[in-house]
Amino acid sequence: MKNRTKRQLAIKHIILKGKISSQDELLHIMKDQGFELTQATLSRDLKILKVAKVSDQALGYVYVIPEGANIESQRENSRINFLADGFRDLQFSGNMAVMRTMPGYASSLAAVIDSSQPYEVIGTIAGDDTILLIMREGITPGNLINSLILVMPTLEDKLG
Amino acid sequence: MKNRTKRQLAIKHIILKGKISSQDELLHIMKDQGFELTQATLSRDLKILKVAKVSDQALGYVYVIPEGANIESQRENSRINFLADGFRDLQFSGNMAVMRTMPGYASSLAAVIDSSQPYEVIGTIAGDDTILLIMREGITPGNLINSLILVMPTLEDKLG
DNA sequence: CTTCATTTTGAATATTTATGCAAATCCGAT
DNA sequence: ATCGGATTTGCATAAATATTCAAAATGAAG
Repeated sequence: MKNRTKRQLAIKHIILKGKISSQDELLHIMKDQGFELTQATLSRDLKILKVAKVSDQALGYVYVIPEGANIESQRENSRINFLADGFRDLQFSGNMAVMRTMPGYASSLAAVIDSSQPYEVIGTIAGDDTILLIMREGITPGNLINSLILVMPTLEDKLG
Repeated sequence: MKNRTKRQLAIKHIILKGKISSQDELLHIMKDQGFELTQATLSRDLKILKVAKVSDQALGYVYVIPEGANIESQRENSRINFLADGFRDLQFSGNMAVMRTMPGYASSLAAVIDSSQPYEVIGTIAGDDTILLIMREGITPGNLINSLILVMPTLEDKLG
């Protein structure tokens, strides 16, 4: 798995789990986990992950992953992995990508993608076993694949 | 009403309405509205209001009021307004526009658009929560937005 | 009205976060 | 492996935001 993706998944996980109140704090946790990075990279990652900082009674400020921009919570996670298993293949044409799935999986899978609102995708339309993804202008197939892996980590195996 | 409260309501209103991307920007708007305050006070107000700053692909960062306590506009409940309330967002790529809606709204909303036959749109395809609009050649995003507002006036709030 | 306690505010500043830019790394095509 | 272009990163720093501290405003009670 690519380093950047792995790192961002770790960040997401840490933020969902603990109450983090500054990038420096997060930076130290990441370093403890063996990642090498600087605050600058963290700032960019948080931007990409759409992480927000809000005031919190107890700790002053905490980072949160706002509704919608997020998926997860362990339970969701297994559901997502289950759905990701329905993935068949992904092909590109112009600014569109077509994802094929096992019968019946398309709409649920599309819903997962939609709900995480990846920047790279401006919308999806799902049938029964096919999803049409409209890519934002300027987005490459590689970009899209990356963002899909962020949403559904187990796709990594099938896409890498 | 106390001054502080009035000010904070104004802040909330401004943030709900426009895309604000820094406290300085907000500060100027507040001053234009006749409030006297400094960035320090603004920072405290935003903390109290639990306003968060999140990345936004268009403007870099925007302030948002996360969730909850959001009693908005008592709108007329005509059918169209009701449907328009299902609108989520609208994005463009090439000659296509993708409108995302709340689950289940897409086909009804698309029907409303179809039935008014706007010149700008040569056709629509709707799923459950997404509508693909094919725009006539030469039509700009702005043109399309205008025509949609003509069909559904209350969209103006969400598109402007 | 005066006094004392509490809350709110601004100025200055500390802290935190974002970004320009150059270097490093990654990737695909020879 | 080597080149060329694109992406990612760190460094340094700019920009943005939070907080300290003292002063001003507010309010409650005599």
